[in-house]
Amino acid sequence: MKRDATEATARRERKARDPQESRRALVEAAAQIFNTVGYFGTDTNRIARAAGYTPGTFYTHFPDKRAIFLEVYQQWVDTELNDVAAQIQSHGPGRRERLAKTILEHHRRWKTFRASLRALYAVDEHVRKARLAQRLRQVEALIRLAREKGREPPSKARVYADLLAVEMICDAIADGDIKAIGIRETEMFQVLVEKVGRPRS
Amino acid sequence: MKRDATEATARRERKARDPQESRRALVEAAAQIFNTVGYFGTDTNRIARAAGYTPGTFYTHFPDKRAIFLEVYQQWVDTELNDVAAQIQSHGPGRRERLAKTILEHHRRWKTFRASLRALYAVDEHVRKARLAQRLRQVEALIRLAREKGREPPSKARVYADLLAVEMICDAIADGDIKAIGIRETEMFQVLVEKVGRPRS
Amino acid sequence: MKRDATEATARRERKARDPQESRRALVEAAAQIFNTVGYFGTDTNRIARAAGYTPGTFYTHFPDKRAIFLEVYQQWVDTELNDVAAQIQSHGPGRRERLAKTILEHHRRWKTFRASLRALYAVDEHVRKARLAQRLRQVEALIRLAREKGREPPSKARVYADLLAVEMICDAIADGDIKAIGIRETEMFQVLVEKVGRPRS
Amino acid sequence: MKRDATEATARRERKARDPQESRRALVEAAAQIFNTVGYFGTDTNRIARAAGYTPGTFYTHFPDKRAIFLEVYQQWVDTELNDVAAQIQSHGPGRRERLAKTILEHHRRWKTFRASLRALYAVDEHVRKARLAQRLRQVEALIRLAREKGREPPSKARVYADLLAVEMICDAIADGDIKAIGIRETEMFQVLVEKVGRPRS
DNA sequence: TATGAATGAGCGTTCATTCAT
DNA sequence: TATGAATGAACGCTCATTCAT
Repeated sequence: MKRDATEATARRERKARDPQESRRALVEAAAQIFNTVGYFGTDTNRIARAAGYTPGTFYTHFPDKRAIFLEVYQQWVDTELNDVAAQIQSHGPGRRERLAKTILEHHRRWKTFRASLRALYAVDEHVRKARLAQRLRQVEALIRLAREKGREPPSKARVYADLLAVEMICDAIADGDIKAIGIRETEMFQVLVEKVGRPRS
Repeated sequence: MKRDATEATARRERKARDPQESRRALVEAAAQIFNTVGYFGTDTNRIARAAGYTPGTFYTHFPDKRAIFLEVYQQWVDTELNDVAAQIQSHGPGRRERLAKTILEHHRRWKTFRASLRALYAVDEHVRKARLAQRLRQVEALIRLAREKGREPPSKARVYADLLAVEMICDAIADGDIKAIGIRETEMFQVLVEKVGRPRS
Repeated sequence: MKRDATEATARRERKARDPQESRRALVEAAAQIFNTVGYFGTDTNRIARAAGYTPGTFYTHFPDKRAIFLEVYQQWVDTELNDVAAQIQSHGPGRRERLAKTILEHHRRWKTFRASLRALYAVDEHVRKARLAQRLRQVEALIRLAREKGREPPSKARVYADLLAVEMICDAIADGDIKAIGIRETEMFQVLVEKVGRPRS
Repeated sequence: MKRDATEATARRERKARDPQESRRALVEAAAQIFNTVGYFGTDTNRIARAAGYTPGTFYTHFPDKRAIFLEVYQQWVDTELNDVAAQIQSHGPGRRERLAKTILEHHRRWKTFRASLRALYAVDEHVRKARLAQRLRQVEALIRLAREKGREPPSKARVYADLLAVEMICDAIADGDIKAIGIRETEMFQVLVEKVGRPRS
């Protein structure tokens, strides 16, 4: 939970008078910090400072800390969906491995952020709503993709169960649990590949 | 994250002079509160007060807030393992359904606590160690149970993957995600039953 | 060690928006309080409040309680050195008496603060370093002053021993020990005058 | 200001049913701890524990923390006066050196305790009274010793001034200030010897 | 839009002291 | 006399947020 000085990097770039750019810089900084020390370990002054602004500026762009958290969440899901869609639509050998790898990388990258999301979700109604909306979007996207590929569209329950399984496996690998528990990562990765992009009813 | 006065319920009159009982009361109160407002939404004074003590008392029983969190965690896993073991060793029709239900009930009961655990896990080394130890214990217990039932013991990776899947499905049902996303709970429960207590290599 | 309401005197109406002024006000309030109830009898909230601010403000100007203590120390030594230098460079009859009196007044004024400094010095490395640096500065200033006056510069040991003797005598008078022990203050003052500004090898 | 585990040594010797011995053990433990972390860094529970008792026991022997501090003070002065008297009455070459050394050793041994005494003195009336009484006792003892040795008894002011000078020099050597400031310890020791046991009007 | 000093409720924790046993 | 759990006021410090500029 300690603060380090890594965000000094972004600091002192001087005020960008373009509000869009300011917002972007804040979100970027927030993503980084949330993903390092978690939502509760982050403070808004620090986010502002890391983005090269002073504390007050934060509140000209976001009504509160949760709002920027949700924004980060939004952007993260967008990115992931894009990357995953690209892989799902790809062809050729190793397609499922590549897809699994893509998802895994996302989890690795967002490890701590995801954990915070989970905790907030349990406790904050707004976060709950936002996350549920994203979940629905993911499930529908996956069903649509299956349909587009001409497959028999799987049931929501099935898709969702797989989605969850994939997430948990990715988290477990990304967190290092797998190794800590004495499972070879490659073996777990195989289990992941099985769950992923699978044409199934 | 607001404080309400619900723990007034537990407020005792005066000091219980039995330290074991005090400790128990504190852990019970902590479990309740952690499971309502999460780890970061609680403070130790509130835990003490909810258990019927004054703030200082907390620290005669626990070195810090994390310590009681870990204690709650410990007790929760113990309870769950016991309950699950009892079901696994049971026989007769509907055995798997009962097992699934048992696990699901645990998740329902510890919904918010689990989310906090997840978040702390990402950010606090002690919690990480404790959770990994428990995970390992769970995996080993499941393998042992399979062996005792005379089945071919499944690989750690397999067991762990199933464990994760079960957890996620339970969380999803417990959190109400299933309903919110438009899946019938019974349908998801079936998926859960499939994953649970399954004789599989 | 009890709190009284004396600092209500300084309580301002609202925030002074000039940070320099705020800092100044905090240091002034701190000096006063440290010098009344000692370092350990003071808390940062009280300092802030006495300066007309709310507790948080303290920490926008100082990283911790020790820091403001050191700042007060710094300013006190500066003031004393200035006043003493002025007197040392003065001429005419009664010069040494005036010098002795100047030093004595400083001790009277900073009685309790000095005692805290002594206690912290024994126990806190940062305070130790700061005080040693100031000591060295004092000794060097006194040697320089002697040299400037065309006198044979005395040894560091000598200067330091005299410095210490002067301090202790001043403390003893300022604390009222002298009277309590049954010595006439004028008599002790004479001993002080002998030690002070003395041309000696 | 950190606690270490050094007092574990004395712990668990089990309750001595002799109240005198209990008191002694408490005072001894207190002396040690006061002299390590200072009065304000010491807590009474820790004193009790270090003496092999539980916190409550402390308060069956002393009304409060200050009381044991004063007791330690008392015993320390007694010891020092005895040792000094023995040296003053000794004869032969190096007598003054030996005396100086004796005093210096006492200061070295009680370094941190002395600093706390100084700080409390400024702020606590009871400590003030006790210390003044001891001071008076010291001064009178020194005058009596001079008279017994057939010398012209010096004035109280003189004796007191020397007493103070001696103390400060000892503190300065004991604290390591001398070295830190760049004075050779032997040189300062010479200054000390000059001040000590000196037949003077 | 950006500033940044100020806010103030609140948090985790400490510890001298009490008291029922 | 000794115990040791309990007390509770207080402390140093944090941080999301406000607001005058």
